[in-house]
Amino acid sequence: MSRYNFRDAEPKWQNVWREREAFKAVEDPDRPKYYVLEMFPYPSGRLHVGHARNYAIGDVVARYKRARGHTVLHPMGWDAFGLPAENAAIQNDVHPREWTYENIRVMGEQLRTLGLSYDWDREIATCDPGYYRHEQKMFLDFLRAGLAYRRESWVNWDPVDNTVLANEQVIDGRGWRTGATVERRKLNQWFLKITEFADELLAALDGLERWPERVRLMQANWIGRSVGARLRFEIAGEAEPLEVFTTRPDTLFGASFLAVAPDHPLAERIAETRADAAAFIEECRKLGTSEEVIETAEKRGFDTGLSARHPFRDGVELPVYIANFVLMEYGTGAIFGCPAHDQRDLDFARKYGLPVIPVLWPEGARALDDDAAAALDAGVRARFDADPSQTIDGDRLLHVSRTAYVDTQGGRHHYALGPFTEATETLTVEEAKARIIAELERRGIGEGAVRYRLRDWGVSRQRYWGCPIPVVYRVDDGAMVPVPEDQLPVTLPDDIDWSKPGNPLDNHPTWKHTTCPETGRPAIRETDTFDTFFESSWYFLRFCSPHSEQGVDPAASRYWMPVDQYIGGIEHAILHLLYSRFFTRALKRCGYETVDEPFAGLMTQGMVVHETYRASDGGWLYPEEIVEKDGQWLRAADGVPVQRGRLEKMSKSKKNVVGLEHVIGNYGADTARLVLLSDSPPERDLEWTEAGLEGAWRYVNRLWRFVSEPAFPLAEAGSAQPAQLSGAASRLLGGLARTIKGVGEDFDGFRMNRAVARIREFTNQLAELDGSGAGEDWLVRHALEALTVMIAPITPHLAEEMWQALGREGLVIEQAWPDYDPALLVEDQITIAVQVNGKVRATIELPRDAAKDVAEERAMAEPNVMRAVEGMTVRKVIVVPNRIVNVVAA
RNA sequence: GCCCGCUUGGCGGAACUGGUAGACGCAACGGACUUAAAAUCCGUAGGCCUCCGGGCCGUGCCGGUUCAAGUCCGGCAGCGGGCACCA
Repeated sequence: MSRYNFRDAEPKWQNVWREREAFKAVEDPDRPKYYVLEMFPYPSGRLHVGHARNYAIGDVVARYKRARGHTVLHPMGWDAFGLPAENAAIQNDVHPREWTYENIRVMGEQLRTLGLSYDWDREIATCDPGYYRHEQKMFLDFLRAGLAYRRESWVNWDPVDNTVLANEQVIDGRGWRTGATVERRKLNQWFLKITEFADELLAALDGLERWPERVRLMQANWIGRSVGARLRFEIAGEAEPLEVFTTRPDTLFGASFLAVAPDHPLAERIAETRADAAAFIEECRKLGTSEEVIETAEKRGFDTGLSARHPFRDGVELPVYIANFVLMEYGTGAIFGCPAHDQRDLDFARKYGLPVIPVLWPEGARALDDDAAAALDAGVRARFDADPSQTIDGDRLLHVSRTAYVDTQGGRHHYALGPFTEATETLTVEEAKARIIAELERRGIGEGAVRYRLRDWGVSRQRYWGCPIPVVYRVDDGAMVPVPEDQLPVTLPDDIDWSKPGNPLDNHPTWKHTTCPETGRPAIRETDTFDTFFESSWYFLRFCSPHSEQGVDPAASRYWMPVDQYIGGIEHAILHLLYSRFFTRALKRCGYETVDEPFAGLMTQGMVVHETYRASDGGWLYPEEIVEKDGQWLRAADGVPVQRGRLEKMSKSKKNVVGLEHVIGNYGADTARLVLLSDSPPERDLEWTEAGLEGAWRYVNRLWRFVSEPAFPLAEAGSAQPAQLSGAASRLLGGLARTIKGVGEDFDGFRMNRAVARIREFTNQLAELDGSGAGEDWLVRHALEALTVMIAPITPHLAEEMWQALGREGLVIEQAWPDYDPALLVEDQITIAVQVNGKVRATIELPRDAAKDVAEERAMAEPNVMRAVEGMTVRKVIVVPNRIVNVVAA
């Protein structure tokens, strides 16, 4: 029995495809275009099966769309700037460029062995000056259009290394290399005005119908448009009132304190004269810059001793705190706290002994015997039983008063808003907000306001391995001067001394010293580089015309954009996708030929996870170092038992990676692709196991045997359907039609696992034929040819080999998707279930679309149904044609 | 802490707009072939009970809507993704 020889077949067909330029993207007016894009990788070293899953999914789409008659653009490139290259430079004394290009070479070779249908002529690497010179020009355009500006902003600072740290380099508040306590520092940095597009980016989410709902939701929440109010509190002894922003003006009557951010001007002014305030602010600055750290830290405040007058409650004074959880970037950097209706405020109030004043509770909560109370869900009601006016249980805020409940329910509430409500009146949250805002406006101390959570995009990075920011600063007057376009690109110097801490460009002896392009007088280059999200925000435009003199070639962009299907990890749901959406719009405003929305369709695939293994000394072990013996996991080298850990995302640090070369070397690319596509639905996580690989390998061989050693001789290639078909053969012809239809729908809907299951199911049926019936030799040939074309997007090399073995001319990749006669889809006999009171008691066979009374009669005649209803009265019989019969009896 | 998901046999998963839960596969078990093994082929298979007709239970947990709930609604738990300088 011959086994499928992938070692010869895979390189052979890869060569054939390359020689024929089979995947060259061509602008063809006669065919619909289709642009498939997988998120390009960071060249980190080697590809693992996690990468491969992303590309395999995209390749199925690309090959399927090609078979469906589209002209396809399917490119690949490298997101080549980034921090790991610098880390490698520091640790291994290798230049980031060398390290990066070596990784690109290795990973590119690995990619080629997967047989992916890329147009390799369009390969780009973002660290190539030929790429980034265009983004330097884009930046100059943004500058001209007022979409880029400079201001001071906070960074994580390592005081020992004198360097800026990325959030991921801050571990428990300490620098990852030095262990020093991280501080916050203010630096002058470049920003892009993404906030100017906040409304547009939010509104356009509705039109992104082929995006997952959850990604749209996450983006909407990230933009975080909230309608609330700005209001000004008078502070005793202060000339200026303190302005706060709130999304919940309806809780103003429950206010019991005010708090400002540690970097709020008021806080900074107090710190000038009070050492304890300064010390508190200093403490806050040691927290670092990430929102996660700030929000999970213990809520702490510093009582400034100032007090603010409550605008509506006479004689009520609110203490003013400096608090570590108030963010200067959001709203006005100052808040009022209403502990009764916000958990964080409640925590703070309990800690500092501040009053907790409930001002709203749901309708019905006051009179629990009412019918209204019955409408409350049971969980809420139970909590209100004790005291209807209570909204707080010790230190825990009852969920009924949380924003989420109030807003999603849209329900009515009792409010205690002093003179503005009657005790018996109920209001929605929106009505109560409007009432308070009207009163603020009437008194001239506040007004309705819209705020966004979204902040402008800080693009400056104090690093070497990134795209230089093309501006200089004149030495004599400090003026910022853009580098003229004809002097682009500003390139990176090669000779870098990695032994010195800090920004290598800043440390370089000569690079930053230049002259002002306007005056010719001495100037200093900007030594920061761009955030690497900058490169990935427009690469999809560059792929349309990677060799064009213009960064974005108008004709090519017009033809190919938008990306019809974008595929990548859910971890990019917010930042990369939002930045790209913004960038495309910003470019358009600057006159570039782009669409509004770069990605018409988005699919977010799950991660590939694998077990982790740890030796007794705590060190991680690679899967290939492990053997299983009698249910025990042992280190292969010495037979010492190891600890099996949980499934985790494949990562180098935990060593739970499975390298591609291992898989492809032992089983071939097609088997690997089959595993990656068939074991889990693409959007879910996939557990990589050796057993899964074995199963896929068996199926690859099974398919191969079908054509190389058929159970009986097949009809001649190209022979016509015989007039006579055996019963089995004609049933299978119907099965094939349903398979073709189903697989197509599955591919369209990214259900690759379901498509494979369908194909396998059909193969199982096909294998039952023994060739004795009329026309079966023709049917099997016909079915195998169709199967070959259908499986080709998943296992393309195998499909070519099968096509050839079936004696067909040409290549599978040139074949159109198989056709079928729609009349074959319908089945004449249908099996439906008969239930008694919702429990299945029998199944009956009925002709399709049988009349209801026929179905009922047949159902009632079933012995098991008769037994089940014995002694009961049949109340009603529900018949859903072609679906179910349910007998309701009591 | 905040935002967003996910949870179905021993395992991965299937189940269209609520209508026979467990398709397809992995692992397992029994059998055929073989000197033997591998490979291959055939068969069994959610759990419990059974007088072998069938019955009861079952989609993370609690509650609700419905003739009917894995699917819809409310609550809870566990696990995961993101949180703006990882990419």
